[in-house]
Amino acid sequence: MTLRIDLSSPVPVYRQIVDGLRILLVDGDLKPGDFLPPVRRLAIDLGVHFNTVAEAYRTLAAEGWLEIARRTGAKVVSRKTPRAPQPEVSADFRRRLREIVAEVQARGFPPGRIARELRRLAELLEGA
Amino acid sequence: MTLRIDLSSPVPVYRQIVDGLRILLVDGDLKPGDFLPPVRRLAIDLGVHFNTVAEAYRTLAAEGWLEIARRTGAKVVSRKTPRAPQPEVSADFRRRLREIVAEVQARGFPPGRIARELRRLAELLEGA
DNA sequence: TCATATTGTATGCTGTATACGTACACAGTA
DNA sequence: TACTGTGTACGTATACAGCATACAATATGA
Repeated sequence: MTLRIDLSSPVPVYRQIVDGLRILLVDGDLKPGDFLPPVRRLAIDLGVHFNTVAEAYRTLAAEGWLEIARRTGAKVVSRKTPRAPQPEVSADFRRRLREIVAEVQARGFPPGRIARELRRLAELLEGA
Repeated sequence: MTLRIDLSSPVPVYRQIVDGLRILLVDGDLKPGDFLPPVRRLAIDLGVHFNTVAEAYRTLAAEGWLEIARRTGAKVVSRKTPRAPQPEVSADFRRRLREIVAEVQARGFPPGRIARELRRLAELLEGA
């Protein structure tokens, strides 16, 4: 469970957990049938309260990634990706992309290297 | 002042303003010597309280983009981009990139179109 | 069968931060 | 000097994140 959270970030911990796990789910590193660690276990690993982890699990369950049951835990299930209205998703994606790019530019990361990272990820996506 | 905010977003309004303005600053759409609108004016345009806009201006001033003075308002100044430790910026950038990509994938945006957006932005960066 | 351990859930508390209301301070200008 | 237009300061209400604690459900083994 390679997952790291930043307690000093303004992004709430439970959402950091959601974001991190969603990457693993989308990439197939967590497949249907797999089980996530119990909330108390992951909470200790991350250094947070188990209710915080539970909240993250519930969020992912609401997105359709998990089925949660007592005593059994959180199981990854097969999920049909929804068909969201694409213009909205596209516009939102573009905007958030520019936001974080502008931020790292402001922090001194050279445009050439940003472009390289973007292309690297693009290739990774098409390879998969 | 093409700037839009989403009151229903979990991202605080003042940070949405900062993010939006930072894009304009990084892209050079706002140049040194330009003036931002008075806080009350922009606040009305966005439908928020002027103190919220003022907080955003102060944040950008702290980043070195603006000089704020009473009666004169917020002026864009020339800014030396800092030299942040690049491994950290790079790792952070990569992670956040994957987070938002995973999110739009989960929302049903096809990988091919994501890759296209990434490449488009990469070219835009190198063109500039 | 039933006790128990292991899992998630529910509820309430506290601290922090966002957004706002209102009063203030400052600086140009008539 | 008075006034107007600008940002600032400070208090308040609210929401929410994170935690503590008690509870509920269920698989397992004696």
